[in-house]
Amino acid sequence: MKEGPDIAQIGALIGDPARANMLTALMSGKALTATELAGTAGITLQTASSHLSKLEAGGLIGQRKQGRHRYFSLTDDDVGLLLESLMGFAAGRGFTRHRTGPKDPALRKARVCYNHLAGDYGVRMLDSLVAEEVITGTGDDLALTDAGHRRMTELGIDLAALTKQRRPVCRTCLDWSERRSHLAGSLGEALLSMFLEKGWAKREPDSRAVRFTPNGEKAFSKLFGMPG
Amino acid sequence: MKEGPDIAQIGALIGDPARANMLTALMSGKALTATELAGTAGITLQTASSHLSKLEAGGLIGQRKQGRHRYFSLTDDDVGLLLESLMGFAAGRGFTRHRTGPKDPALRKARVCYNHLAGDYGVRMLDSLVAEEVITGTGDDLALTDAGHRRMTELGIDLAALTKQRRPVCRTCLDWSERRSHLAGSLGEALLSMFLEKGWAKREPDSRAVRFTPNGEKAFSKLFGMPG
DNA sequence: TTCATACTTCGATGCTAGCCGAAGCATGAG
DNA sequence: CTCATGCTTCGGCTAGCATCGAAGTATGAA
Repeated sequence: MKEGPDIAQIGALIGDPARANMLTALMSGKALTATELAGTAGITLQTASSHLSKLEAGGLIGQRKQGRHRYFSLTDDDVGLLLESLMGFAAGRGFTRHRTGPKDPALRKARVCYNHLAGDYGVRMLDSLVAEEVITGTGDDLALTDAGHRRMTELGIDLAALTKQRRPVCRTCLDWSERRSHLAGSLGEALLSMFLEKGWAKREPDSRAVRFTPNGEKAFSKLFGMPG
Repeated sequence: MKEGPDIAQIGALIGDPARANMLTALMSGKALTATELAGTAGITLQTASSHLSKLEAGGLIGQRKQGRHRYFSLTDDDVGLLLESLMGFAAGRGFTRHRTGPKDPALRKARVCYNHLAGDYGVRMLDSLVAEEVITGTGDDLALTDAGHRRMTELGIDLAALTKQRRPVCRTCLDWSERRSHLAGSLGEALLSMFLEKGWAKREPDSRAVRFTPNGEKAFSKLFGMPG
């Protein structure tokens, strides 16, 4: 008799182009309204509503009511990680939509992966953190060293708040453009928001791309090794 | 304009129940004929043939002609890793088919993940290899240490042959039952085949389960730490 | 050659699921 | 209250695809 988990249901959920577009849009980490999602998917509001309820029933997304808007977002990191690994696979096999566009180089350099930094910069950051023994571990089981605790606290990151959360502090996420790991988890999220708060980097509107300012580049390089 | 890879096509390929069943069957690592796959999917031969050609066009599987049989198998490790991570996600969300059967405990203990060992035993093996500093690395970038080279050679593993291959020697794979990493890559494959060759373990017929013999348990525990 | 097995291709059928128009709620603004 | 906005629900339409019967191709056995 059939053993193990059922991958067909999830595949089917992701397998529809409209739903896949919505999920990809939500990978920006922003919470989006049904109307916005309908726009990115190129369908009417009614159809989008139907898709969204299916995605919600499947546990891939959740919604927050706020006034007369409903904001949809991915339920948790796991969904983001799964989508990123699917993208990695798809990119490796040449499944691209509309042939790499002009924004592509920017995306490969630095982008948002649900809530943390991905792309060349994301991978370089994790490499540096490991080289400097801020983080150790193998596989998906990463951990902060004592020295790492100090370094992160110096950067103004509230580790106590992060460790209180249920989700892991450090976690790997396979980068689809670099085909190597970058840092996810609550620490990855905290670092990205620090970059944005300090004005080192800004999000491109309507895109997953992250653009570093000249000063931001310098600061980033100083912390995590030389730039390209 | 739409950026990045297209996950919908792959999702759709995996999203059909018949195709998902076939892929799950191929996760056993065995090459199976069209007739066998039709059987496990519960469809006629014609339908199976149509599905198989779609999966092949999508690059998920390949075929080898041998006499009047055609043997189908997953194209490479990447497909196996993707499917395993999908299973992990599905298992975590309660997407199970036919409610965990009697074989489930055996699967969780030790099973084949395409070509390497997974389940409790797989995870314990990687943990031990890292603890004994046979393998180091972070994220998905694992590497054998010098001491590791010696240990593996002592076990009779031809590392020269493994490193000649294009695919990575060491690699992590997220275990769906344990939700932690186990060892994939050509070394992971070599270790599993060593266990089978030495008679330490045997494959259950028509299943992904791997059953260790009493002697095999002892030998495994001696190498990779105590059993449960 | 003749027959059997393994599989593919063709053609027809039937069902599902995506899609949108229209109507129905809910919330907020004036 | 009245109107506008954001979204859901309902109903019907349609396209696509999974499915299978039947016929066709390839390989091997006798």
